[in-house]
Amino acid sequence: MSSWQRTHTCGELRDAHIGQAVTLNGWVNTFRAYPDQVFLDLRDRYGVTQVVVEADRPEIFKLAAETRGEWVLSITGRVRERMIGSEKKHNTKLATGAIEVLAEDLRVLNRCPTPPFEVFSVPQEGHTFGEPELANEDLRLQYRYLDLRRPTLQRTLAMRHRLNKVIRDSLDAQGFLELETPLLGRSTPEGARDYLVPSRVSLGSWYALPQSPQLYKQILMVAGYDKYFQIARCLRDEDLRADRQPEFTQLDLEMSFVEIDDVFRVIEQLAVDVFQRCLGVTIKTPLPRLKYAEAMLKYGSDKPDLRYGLEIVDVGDIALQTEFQAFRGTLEAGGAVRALNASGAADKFSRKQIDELAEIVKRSGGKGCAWVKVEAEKFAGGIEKFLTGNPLTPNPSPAEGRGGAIQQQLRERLNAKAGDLLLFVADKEDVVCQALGTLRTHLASVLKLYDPNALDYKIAWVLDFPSFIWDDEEKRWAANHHPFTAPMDEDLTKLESDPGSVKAKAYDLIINGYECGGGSIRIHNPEVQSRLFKVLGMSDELARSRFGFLLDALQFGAPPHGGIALGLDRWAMMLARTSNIRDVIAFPKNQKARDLMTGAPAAVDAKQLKELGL
RNA sequence: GGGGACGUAGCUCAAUUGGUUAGAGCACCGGACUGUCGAUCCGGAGGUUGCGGGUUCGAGUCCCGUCGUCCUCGCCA
Repeated sequence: MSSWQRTHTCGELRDAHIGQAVTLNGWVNTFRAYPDQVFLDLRDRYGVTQVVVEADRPEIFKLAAETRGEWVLSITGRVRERMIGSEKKHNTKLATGAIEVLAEDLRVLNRCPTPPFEVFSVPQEGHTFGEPELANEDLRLQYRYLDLRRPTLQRTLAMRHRLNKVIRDSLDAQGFLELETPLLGRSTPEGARDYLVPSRVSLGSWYALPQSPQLYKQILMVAGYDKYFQIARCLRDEDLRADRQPEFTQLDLEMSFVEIDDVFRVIEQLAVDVFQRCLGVTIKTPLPRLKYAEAMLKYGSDKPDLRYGLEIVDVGDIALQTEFQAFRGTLEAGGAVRALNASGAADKFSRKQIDELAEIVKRSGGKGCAWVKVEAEKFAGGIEKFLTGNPLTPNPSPAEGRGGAIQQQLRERLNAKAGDLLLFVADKEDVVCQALGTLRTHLASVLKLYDPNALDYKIAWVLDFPSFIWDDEEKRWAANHHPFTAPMDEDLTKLESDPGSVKAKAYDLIINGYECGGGSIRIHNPEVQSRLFKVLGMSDELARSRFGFLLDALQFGAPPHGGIALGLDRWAMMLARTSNIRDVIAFPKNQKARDLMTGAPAAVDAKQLKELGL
């Protein structure tokens, strides 16, 4: 008797194999039973192959007729062309559609009960696979091994493998060493909440799982490993989002004797390699650079989606000429009035939909959203009646009538034409940014300003971040990035006198509206580090108690160094074109950080707790 | 911790204003069928409408609570 083990995969056989004896292993994708023959589509991660079992082999025909979806089979038989008489009957929707395997032996390697949801894949045009309607995600997470059989998820995880491989190849070629750092480490008080692990041999003491290998990698620089990287698991006990998991993977990277441009060159080469070798997409370098302040002004976000324009425009100077108190009052109180031109949207949005836009603004902390429709000769609706001249200033263009000049200025500033919808938000500047930024992404999605399925990637650097942000609750300056981020050289003199104006040598990498990486040049000078801690309201003693081991290391000949961490789950999301991080992780946790398959986190034995002194 | 959406057959969904016996497609079971290919056709079985309470002559539908899932704000140096 021949072996049950496969000679070929289910995606492999072509007309060149016709006449060969083969063995296939796989899962029953679909089956079609006739009185005299049974067709079984056998699936593995390479594809689907049709198997025919005919009634003249009664011993296997009976088995084949019993077979159901997701049973695991071994089929031995002969490859033949799909024919009826002398007529070709190829299935052009299937990569293996020119052939089928006529079964001579069939072994059931394992049976399967009716699955809780449908797993099978459906061939579609272009020899790819479609899928049945997806079941609820929590059900799919509970039976993750079934969900993972879906070709889409199998392709995504294969893409993720490729991403890791390209990263290792590219960084190896660029002279980097892949080094590992501990999972059991020391809790450092700033940043996210730690996941804690109790120590059995030191009762009452705790390890913390790493939020990132940040401190270790800086110490590796002190130790002379001048080009380091690691594909590192990071853990943060914070509330989750569609693009956040409690444990996630970063490409962690650090270099010595570098400035910003050196880090950028390495990552740009890496981005080129990743997109070329994972998707065949060519990324042009150097990548565009966007100043933080410019990003906030034009896009209302520090991670703008650059696949579309729809830029925010400041209209404060024009708004000041109106009689509209909502505008004038805000401006006189030091706020801002800015606008978006939703081009061509005037007829697309009902009054109700415009009200929904105002709701979005309110959710972002704004008071609301003013709007006006642009017609050929004039504005209409919304705040049109308020866009008249201020009686205290002479009308610069009497011929156009009161308001004509203001409307003309807005037309020019916003590049408006008939059919456009203008949206205004007046508020404190940070609220205006937040509200219009949210509105911008919403409008782009509704107005279909980009194709979410296209191989369209807009990658850019954001830099010139402020070093500090004022923490209003704690009444102190807080580190915007982390407290080891170097300030810009020219701002060092302002560290104590004007912390709010100090810019950091920090940078983010953004792809299509997602923050996909962030890093900085670090402080390597103990004196600067000490001054920075003081700005943060941290005494030398306090800093020493928290980060003493790093400060010690920096004393012993630390080279200038800097690096970056890339969020690989988000990179995988970009490559797979999904907005759900759980789609790119084999065994993800749900929004409450639970693993619905294993049931973690779960209670443990009292004995275990006792051993740990808990 | 706050806001929002959802929860009906194994799965995806429907069920008019609160009104008869809660329906459909897929899956499942049985039958028919000589080449199907997400086969087709015929038939069958399948329901504590998440759970608990309330209002009502009457609740899938309304109210309160609770559990679960997702999205989001806070949070994530």
